[in-house]
Amino acid sequence: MNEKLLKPYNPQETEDAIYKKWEESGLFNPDISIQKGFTDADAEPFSIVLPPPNVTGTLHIGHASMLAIEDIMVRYSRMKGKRTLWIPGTDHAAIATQSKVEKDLEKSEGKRKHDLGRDEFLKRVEQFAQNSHDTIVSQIKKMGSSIDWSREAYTLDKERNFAVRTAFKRMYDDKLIYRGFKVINWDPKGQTTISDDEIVYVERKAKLYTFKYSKDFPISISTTRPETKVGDTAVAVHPSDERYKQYVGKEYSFDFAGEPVTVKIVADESVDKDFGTGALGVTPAHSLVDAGIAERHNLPMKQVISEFAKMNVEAKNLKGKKVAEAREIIVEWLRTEGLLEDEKEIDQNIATAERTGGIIEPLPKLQWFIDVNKKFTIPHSEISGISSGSVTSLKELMRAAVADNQIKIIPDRFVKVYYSWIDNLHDWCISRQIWFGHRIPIWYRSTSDTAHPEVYNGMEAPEGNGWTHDEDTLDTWFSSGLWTFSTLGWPNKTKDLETYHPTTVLETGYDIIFFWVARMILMSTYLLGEVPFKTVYFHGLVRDAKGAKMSKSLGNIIDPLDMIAKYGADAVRLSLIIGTGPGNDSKLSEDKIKAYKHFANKIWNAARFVLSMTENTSVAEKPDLAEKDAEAIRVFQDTLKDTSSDIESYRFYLAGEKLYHYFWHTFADIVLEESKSTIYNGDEASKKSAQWTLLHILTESLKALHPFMPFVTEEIWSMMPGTDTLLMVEKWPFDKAQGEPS
RNA sequence: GGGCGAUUAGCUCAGUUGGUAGAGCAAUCCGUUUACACCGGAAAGGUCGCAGGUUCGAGUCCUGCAUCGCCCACCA
Repeated sequence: MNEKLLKPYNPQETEDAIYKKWEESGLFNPDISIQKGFTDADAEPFSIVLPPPNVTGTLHIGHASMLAIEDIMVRYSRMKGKRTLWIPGTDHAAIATQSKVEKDLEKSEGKRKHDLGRDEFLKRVEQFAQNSHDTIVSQIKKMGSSIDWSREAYTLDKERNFAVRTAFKRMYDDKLIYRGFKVINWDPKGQTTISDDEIVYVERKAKLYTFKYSKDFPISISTTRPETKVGDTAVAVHPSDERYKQYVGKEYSFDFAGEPVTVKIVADESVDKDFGTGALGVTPAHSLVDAGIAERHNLPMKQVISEFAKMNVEAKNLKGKKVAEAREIIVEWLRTEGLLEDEKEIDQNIATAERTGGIIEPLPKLQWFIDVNKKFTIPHSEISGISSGSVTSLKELMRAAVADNQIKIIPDRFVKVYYSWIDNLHDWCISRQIWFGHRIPIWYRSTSDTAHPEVYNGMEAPEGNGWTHDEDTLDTWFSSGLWTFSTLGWPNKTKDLETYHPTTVLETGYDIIFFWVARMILMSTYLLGEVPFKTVYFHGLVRDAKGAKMSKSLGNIIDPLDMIAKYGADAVRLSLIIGTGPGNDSKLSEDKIKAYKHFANKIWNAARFVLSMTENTSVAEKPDLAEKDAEAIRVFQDTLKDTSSDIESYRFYLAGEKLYHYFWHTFADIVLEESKSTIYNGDEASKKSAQWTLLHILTESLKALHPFMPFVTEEIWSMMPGTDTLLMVEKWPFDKAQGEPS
């Protein structure tokens, strides 16, 4: 017997060596697996992309959980003989990464990005991204992920940039991408636009002021932002509101805190008669709602707040003041003028930027958008409900893709969430005023009409002089939206693309259903005419033992690397799987991880015992079995049958628990204990039967446990008699088609 | 305002199509004779949030309510 087995299991001495063995075998790559004869060349494909971690730092326990779940699916599929491909990669995460580097730069050198200039700053970001990337890769390996490194991708590498430019051009040519002067979400802190989905609402106390613009003005209005009122161009009332009917259509001009203001009274259905005074001061430039009213009534738009969240007006007392200061000044002015009628404290949802925390300042800007409602002709479609050559829209495509279970979502309650998002979906603002990211493939050249320069879109810069490249970059989710097929070589018609797309399953957190999952569906259905994946499996958040979100400030972070160092990756994996259903948050404590370390050791010890008791036994030579042993095997087979169907139905938490329970409390505590007396005292035939049974169940258990605990099972496998190949490419021990263990 | 989820043993959670409640951890007791103390055995622990209803039978289905949590929404 191997001497290593005589000591307790030591994951630290084992795991790196095992991973190296796997990598060197090349068998994470399905092409090599076929070459070496472990996979049939025409076997059913199974493919999955790794949700690319952001290169903003290191992996957290949530990533570890994701890797564990995905690796279980991947290893199971591989053992089932499928052409199994798992593609790794990282995400440049434009805003997140850039703002991280900006912070570091400010902290360490006291510099801003403009002190360095675009090129120099980008070099710094890329250096940072490279370091993060290297850390992330080593962490993914530590978890035991059987992922094909030969196909690794990055959302900002050359191939993906080519895909991005191709996608942009297709959409531009179809007029789905357009440039428009619209009220957008401006993040004054990050100095960029952001999309609706990047807004986080924070509840705060705010003061609701009720006042009149001037003594002669007939209607009182309420607002929490008096400073924006210098930009009002209308007051909107409900058409059926008898109180104000007589004023509709009239126009009033007055001086408001030193600024000349003209408002028109308009009637609009969207106004709530019962809120406040039932009259709404319309500020078209600084509110998305008001911009809508302004559009309906053809009202002028007056920008009064700058990109730095400062007042941009002529009035001397306000000009250049921060919005908060301007608010005070105006409230004070209203008070002295006797115009303020009421102020009361209310709860308000304030919009902040997800990445920088800056308070969103809606303002009008010329930006690039994707039109989600515009009709176009789709040349090719395999989406049911959308035929090739038909006229459709991106919204319709996104809806159709999830209808009829073409994309199955687990748990299915997220289907509703997805649809309601689509129902409320506005055009997607895709341009960002940051430096790190895919540069927008648009060039401008001035013409005699200064307001309308010549615009060019192409794969490369246009010929001729005088062209300037658009300064902006694309929303990071534009490139991640292409991920399922840009990683497979698209827009080239590669064999990978043909074989592995649509991908079999997408496994990711429910928190990025809109950001990422929906955008992948948009891009894939539009560009390929097919769904990006057949199944979406949403995992939940990993919380601490008390159910609190893990965060640096709370100091309750469980670092997966620390845990792996302490308890081994197998234990970490199992602790993240068991008790964790799809779509539900789970709680993790160090005790739980410890418990599964004990399990790894239990397997180890059971293997030692079985091997020491069965030295002349071969699984290939099955003796006549005693009834007791036959029954033990039947029980084991039932377990395999159950766990197989659990895995196929994405119930990994059940499969893991059943295997754990079977191995420990049935195999080790009962089968193995009872075999002792037979082997020590029984007759030759019953001894042989018991020995064979032990070795058989151990052998098959290692296979079944392998997707969950790849390291310890592979290590024991290497010590089993007559095994010269890797456990990771052994056949899964239960075959549904035959209805019995294979 | 709309939607969703959770509520089962002290803690964490199972309970897949309705058939007399389960596991792990913790706590209690016993045990170290030849795989493992990172162990084994035993016992203990729940009116399955509340109130109705459907059913021969409900933790499981329906209705209402409560508490906690999450998501969405342009109520100024």
